Amino acid sequence: MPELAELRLTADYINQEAQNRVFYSVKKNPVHKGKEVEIQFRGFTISAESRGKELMLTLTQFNSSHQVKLLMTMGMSGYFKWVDVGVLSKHSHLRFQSENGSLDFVDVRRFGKWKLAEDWSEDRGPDPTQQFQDFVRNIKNNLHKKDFDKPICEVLMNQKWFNGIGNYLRAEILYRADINPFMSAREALTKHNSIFSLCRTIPETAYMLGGGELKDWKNPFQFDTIEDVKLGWEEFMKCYGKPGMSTMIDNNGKGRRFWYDPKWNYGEDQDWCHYSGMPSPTAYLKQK
DNA sequence: CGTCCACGTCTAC
DNA sequence: TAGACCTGGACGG
Repeated sequence: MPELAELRLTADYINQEAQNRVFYSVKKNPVHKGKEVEIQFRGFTISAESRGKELMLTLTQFNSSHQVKLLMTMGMSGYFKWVDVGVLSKHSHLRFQSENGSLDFVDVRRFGKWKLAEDWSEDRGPDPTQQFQDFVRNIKNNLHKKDFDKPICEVLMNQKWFNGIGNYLRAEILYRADINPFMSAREALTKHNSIFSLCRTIPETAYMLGGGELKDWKNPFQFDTIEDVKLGWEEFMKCYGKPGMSTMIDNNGKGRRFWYDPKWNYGEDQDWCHYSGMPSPTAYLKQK
């Protein structure tokens, strides 16, 4: 899915399109198993904010302070798109209707979710770009926990500590950090402060470049995307999906393909990466 | 035609 | 820690 950068761009896009518009209803596509969004008022404005891989929509009754908050995730393929009256896109699953058109949540694979919620999910950490100090504190105060026994390549996808980091961002962060990605997260985060700053700067860069030119995600500002930006993205992606890089299936959930610098395959039967038990790709795979 | 793969969680054994 | 949840594009026979 969209990762941190794409979620921030989605929030920006919603704020831009919803500005100076009044909406009157929310319609759910019947094919989607999610809950209906019942709004007890007609005539509302929409604003959006992202935090890691979550998106908070605030629907405010027009000329009132009455609000409803909708907490969303985008799954693997979710994005927002403004569509003119009468246009119905196949994979639109939530439609925020106004007189002149609608703001649609489009999600081919339907992994995206929504629910009414007053606040961000408790089991997800602060945003590494927008709440950097909190993000660092949250990890440093908890480094003693068992989660951090695991290799840094795996822990970087744990949304409790690295909210917003997904499969391409972890690859790009660890590639730049230039550390053995199979060492324990505790050791990596203790010895290599650069990981913290990379967790801010890499997603920030991806955000400034307009997000991933990846299969399922549409850049909301696609009409502003110029050739320079595409070239910029090509320069930015140094590891994920690149020829010559190594991959392995990790231990996250169903198993995700981890992209890393092949230099870390060297000497994998030795103990030089200092992580007891999981010093190398081979040892890591044996652990499974 | 079929199998594999994709920017992510969830939950059931 | 496997599946489950989904669609569709790429590629093989």
